[in-house]
Amino acid sequence: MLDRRARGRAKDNMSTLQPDSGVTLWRKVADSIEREIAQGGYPAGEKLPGEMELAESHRVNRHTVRRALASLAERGLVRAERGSGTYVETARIAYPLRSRTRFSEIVGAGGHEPRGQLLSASREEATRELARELDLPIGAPLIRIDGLRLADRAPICVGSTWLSAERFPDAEELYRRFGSMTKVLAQHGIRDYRRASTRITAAIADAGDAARLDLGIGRPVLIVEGLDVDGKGRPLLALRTRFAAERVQFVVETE
Amino acid sequence: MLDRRARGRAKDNMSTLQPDSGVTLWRKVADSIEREIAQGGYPAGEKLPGEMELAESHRVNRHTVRRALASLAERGLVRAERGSGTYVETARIAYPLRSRTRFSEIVGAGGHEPRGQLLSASREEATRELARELDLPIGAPLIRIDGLRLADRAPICVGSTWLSAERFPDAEELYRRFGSMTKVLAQHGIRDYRRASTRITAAIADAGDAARLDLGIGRPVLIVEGLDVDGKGRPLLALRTRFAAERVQFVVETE
DNA sequence: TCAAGTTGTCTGCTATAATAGACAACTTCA
DNA sequence: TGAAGTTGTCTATTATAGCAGACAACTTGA
Repeated sequence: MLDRRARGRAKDNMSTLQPDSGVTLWRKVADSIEREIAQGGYPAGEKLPGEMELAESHRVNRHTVRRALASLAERGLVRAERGSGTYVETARIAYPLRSRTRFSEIVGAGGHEPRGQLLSASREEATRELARELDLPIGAPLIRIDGLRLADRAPICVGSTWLSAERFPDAEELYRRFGSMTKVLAQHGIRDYRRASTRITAAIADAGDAARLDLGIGRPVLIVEGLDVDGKGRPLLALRTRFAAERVQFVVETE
Repeated sequence: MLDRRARGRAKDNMSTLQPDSGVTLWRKVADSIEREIAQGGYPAGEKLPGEMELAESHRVNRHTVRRALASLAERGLVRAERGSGTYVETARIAYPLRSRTRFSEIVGAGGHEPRGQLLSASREEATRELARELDLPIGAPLIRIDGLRLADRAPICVGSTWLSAERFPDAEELYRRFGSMTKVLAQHGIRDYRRASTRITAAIADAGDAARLDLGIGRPVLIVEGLDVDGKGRPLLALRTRFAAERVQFVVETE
């Protein structure tokens, strides 16, 4: 009895594993991988080593690794993509939609580290739809700011924000300096603004989304169209944001 | 995938056991029994239900129960006796033998609850051996006190103590009142006494030992012969104590 | 478009886990 | 002394765990 186990494992994690503990091999492998994920060994959203590689490093058969990964996938910790690899599934961040929605607060409250990144800024003319939302004439000058937001180094959403170029001519400069739309508005004496409306839909990630959100093409994105207004209800800015659907979960509290 | 699991087991793992957790059945049973022991479900030193009974209550085959018990026995938690049953093995209490040996201190230091119980008291005449130990003439009047000591409700030792009836005429009364030999001596102004010698041997439990120590007949007992003396080296009391060998382990510190 | 690398699925094979039954060896108790 | 109940041991069978190899289906990047 027990002779089979004495064969393999030379470098493995022999340390804590008793020869016969009544725990299946695939379970030990699954626990090992889960621990590495929890300790940050594999970045969230990133690809795990291939099944063959995991089999070698854990000194087990590939099928045993597959069973371990299957149990992890069943629990939502990883996601396997045929032909591509197996990826760490970041737990979806609960993203409440309220009148006051601040990305950094939401992400930070979930125990994640928020980060923002300015992608680009440009001047545009108001389309009919943006003009209607912002209560401006069609073709009015706008400043468009594109930014990427991350939580724990995993991209969460990429979005565009439009403001009136006449009212906030220095928006780009301010955003570049402070990295926060809240502070851009504060520089203009606006300390109280709220989300007036939020509309949600979904789409399939195109190449641009896939690149910026680190998604596979064909995976879903959540599209949010929002309008922020000041204390008197006057429109301040409009935004279109695309979220990696597999990383967030919107929470709408109805009253 | 995973449909295979849905097939078998209908009556099986009803309670807390998940359908497939990567833990063998015998291990689950072993953990279950260990938990019951730890929670005091089975008294220390007492008999477990029979293997057939355990198999029925856990809804597994008897051989699965046997494997579970084997793993527990290997760890020293239980002890199987052929034809009799399987018993809870109380971890042996480390019992250091020093010049100051107090049962309550030793047992308490090990995290156990010490208890003493007076069995009987009587008057005897000093045998030649006792007379020599206590430095009294042969036939001198002695008081004999028999007591039982327990740790966590498990009997540890049963012993006899002899004192001079002339020097300590009220020993029985005092011991009955205080339940401690230390306090009996203190009532006579003796606050400093120590163990002069300790001799250890072993024997097989007779019917009397078995009854009082809750042992099976034929199991080993440790026999301790000790002599306590006062600060000036004069003999105070002699004792003969029989320990349940399977519950204690003497520790002798040589210097 | 193609080659390399990935996951998914299939067929075997062997070892172990678990079940089932029977009987021996032993203890306990009447 | 004998019956009942216990643990120990044996054989046999089935289901699962794990190993091995092959190939399909798919993705990625050159």
